[in-house]
Amino acid sequence: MTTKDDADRRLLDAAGQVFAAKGYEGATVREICERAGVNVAGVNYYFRDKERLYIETVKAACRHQTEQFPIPDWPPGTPPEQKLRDFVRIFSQRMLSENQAPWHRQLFLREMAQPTSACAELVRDTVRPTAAVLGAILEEMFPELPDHKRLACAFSIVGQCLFYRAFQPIVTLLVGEETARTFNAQLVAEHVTAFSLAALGAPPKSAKRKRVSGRPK
Amino acid sequence: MTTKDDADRRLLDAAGQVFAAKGYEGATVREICERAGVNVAGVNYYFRDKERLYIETVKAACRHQTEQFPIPDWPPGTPPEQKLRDFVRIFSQRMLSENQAPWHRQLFLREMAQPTSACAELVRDTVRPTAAVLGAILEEMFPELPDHKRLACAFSIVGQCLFYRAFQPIVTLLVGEETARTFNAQLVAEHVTAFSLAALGAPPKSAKRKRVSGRPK
DNA sequence: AATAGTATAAAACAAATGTTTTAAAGTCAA
DNA sequence: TTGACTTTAAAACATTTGTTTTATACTATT
Repeated sequence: MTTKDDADRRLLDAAGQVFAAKGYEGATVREICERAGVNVAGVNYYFRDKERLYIETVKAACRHQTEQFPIPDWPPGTPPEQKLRDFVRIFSQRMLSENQAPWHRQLFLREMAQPTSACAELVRDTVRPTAAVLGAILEEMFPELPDHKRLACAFSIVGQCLFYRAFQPIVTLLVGEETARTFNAQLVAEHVTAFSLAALGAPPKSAKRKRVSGRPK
Repeated sequence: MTTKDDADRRLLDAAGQVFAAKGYEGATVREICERAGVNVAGVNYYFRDKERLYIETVKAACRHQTEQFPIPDWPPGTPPEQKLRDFVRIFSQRMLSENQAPWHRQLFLREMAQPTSACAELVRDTVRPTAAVLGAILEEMFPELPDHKRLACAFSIVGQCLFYRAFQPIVTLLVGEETARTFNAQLVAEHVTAFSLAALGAPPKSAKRKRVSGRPK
């Protein structure tokens, strides 16, 4: 119960960095231990094996991410548009905010795109609650919309935010590092909110709604 | 110059499957060769080493993907909304169409999210030309819009399409396999087109355009 | 048929990997 | 201090890895 030098923590932190950078297979326990300043046997002593260490790392990353940007408890009567605005901002912050160690997001993303044994817990503890919040907002806004359409709209909203995180390397290669950096949490949140609210503004209640005809150049 | 049993091709195909499923580090040349029915030395004989085989696999996957769903040569005078509709449909097909081996997309995606040495060529040969097409369409639609806003809109459009591919495992875990399967290329294309055209319909020429207020339930 | 070049096969190699073992050092209560 | 316990250190282990070597079969040209 003493403070102990927590080789424990150092290991978890080093593992997060290495796993995020190189993936599960690419990371070696030797590199992790070296970075943590711990003997190779440390991984098997504190955690049971490499896989257990990985799972704990992913869970810690997600916990840290959601705790840093919690979803607010809106007072009753808050207009759903305001809630949506808040949601997009928080979600963008979780994806793009700079003031946290970058490996948290990388690890989260890696697990989302290429699920491993840690994914089920991640969905249960993090993804599903977040999805429920967005679902409730959209249901409040469009109670008559069929479920699958509301679902598609939810995916469109989070898809926009996730894009900048998931494909940040491509964005950087495509538009250059300088321009890519301008797509920070705030700008993305503002754009996604405006874009999505505009899309939802003409309520897509009927499936075959005639789309806006473009103005000739 | 004879037909030869192309262990060459079999190797490339097997490598695609294994690399897509397990990633570069996770894949072993032994499993690849076994699946291809080729001796272990085959990888180093036909390709120089594992890395070269991987790069060739990624390039083949991208080539196959873009060739199967090429972007049409629109006749002059085609309205840009029509072009956008076509673009979203083709892009969705590239991401989600079922009638191609799934490993092409997985490999492409893997490279996008976690770039390796093959990424630069991928961006040059595939991503950049595709991005240029979308950029031209949006420029035709909104010539007065500032570049960075147009860029954000382009990212919003492809971001929606990419979401379903990149996070398909999460979508499946979240809404169940049955519902997840309904988000096929056609449905996604229709939704993304409608969503995006609606978003762009009220032309966001001025940054602070007042948004449509949601109708109270 | 002889031969040169190509393709496949089996075995071997050196390096790296996750894990375990063994031992030493430290910690703290009795 | 003794003794039980936890933590760190070093070495060793058994596999697995990508790659190379060596040898054998095949193919087509002379």
